[in-house]
Amino acid sequence: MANSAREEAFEKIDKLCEERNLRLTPVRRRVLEILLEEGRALGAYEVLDTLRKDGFGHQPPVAYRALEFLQENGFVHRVEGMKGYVACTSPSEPHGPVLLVCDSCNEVKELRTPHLEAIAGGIGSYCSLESAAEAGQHHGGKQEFLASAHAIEILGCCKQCSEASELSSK
Amino acid sequence: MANSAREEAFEKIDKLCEERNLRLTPVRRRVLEILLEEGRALGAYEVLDTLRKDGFGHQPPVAYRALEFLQENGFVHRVEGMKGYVACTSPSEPHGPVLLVCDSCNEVKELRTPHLEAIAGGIGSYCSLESAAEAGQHHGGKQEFLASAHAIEILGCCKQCSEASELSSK
DNA sequence: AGCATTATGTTATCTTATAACAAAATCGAG
DNA sequence: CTCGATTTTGTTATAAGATAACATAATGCT
Repeated sequence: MANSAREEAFEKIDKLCEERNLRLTPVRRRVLEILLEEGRALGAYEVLDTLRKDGFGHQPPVAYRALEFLQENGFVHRVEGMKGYVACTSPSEPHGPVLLVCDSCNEVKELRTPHLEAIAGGIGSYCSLESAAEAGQHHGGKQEFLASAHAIEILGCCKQCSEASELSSK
Repeated sequence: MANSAREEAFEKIDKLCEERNLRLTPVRRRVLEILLEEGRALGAYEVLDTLRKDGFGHQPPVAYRALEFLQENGFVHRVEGMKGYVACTSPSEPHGPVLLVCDSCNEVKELRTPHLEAIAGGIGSYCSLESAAEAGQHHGGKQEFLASAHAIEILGCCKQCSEASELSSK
């Protein structure tokens, strides 16, 4: 991730933690830092390897707990499709992410534009509100569903990787 | 899953396999059947347990391979959020699903309405085409992304479970 | 200072998934 | 039909991801 964006996100999170009385302890801070530095999805055990080098505890729960804390507070997202974790670049409230995941380099971009927020919100409200009946019609009965969270992951190929593979095939 | 819907899906898949020269072998057929009967996400090892009872091989690869075949052909979807697998109720081409997953009973509904297909498609095209630049603006540079697949999972609570929890709290 | 709460560290174990290879079934050409 | 190639199934073994349970340390509050 670009240095500026990383530092910006870090400052924002620092401030948010203070506001909300969250304890961004050394391990948690370091895990966040690791993910921000990478800008791609890392497995919990990859995070753990780095923690070990920094003298933190190096058993799985150490990493998983820090990741859990960061996730719960919307600073880190789980990337289900790669069993990984990625830093959120526009942290505010805990939120369901819309992630663009590159198959080839694992880089993850999070989309948070008004346009896409609306799409994601649209799906959520669609499920719980006025159009629930329409969904139900496809499954043999009127059906309601109360959405509480979402995970939207778009798999594909980022620009760098597309260009790299074009070059190598020439 | 309702009996009728299950049989309907089964017939459709049978026909699709014939058309496409796919071999819906006994294990594969049985795995599909198991998932259709349940109508909720099952873990690979749950599927395996059932296979064992039916005299099929009972080592993990047996289940994983059948699931892989069914997934590749769009008959089964992976539910990332629960590390599970669910039968597709409207199988046709392989497709990215839009799933409503109930936190409490694990039931999964797949949405396939024109409305939602458009939303999903919209995200896909948004990523790869005209609006890519807009997404890039949020990450410090012009950025394209070629979408090839998506996984959209909405977590929440289905009607039955909402009603059940209302009753028990009274 | 002392108690309650929260966070960290460790051991052990569980669940999910895959690699590698042998045996069997199926397919197609002759 | 029959033989060789291909695909599928079965098995062993192990990798990779995640969590339960409990001891210790740090922190926050009164």
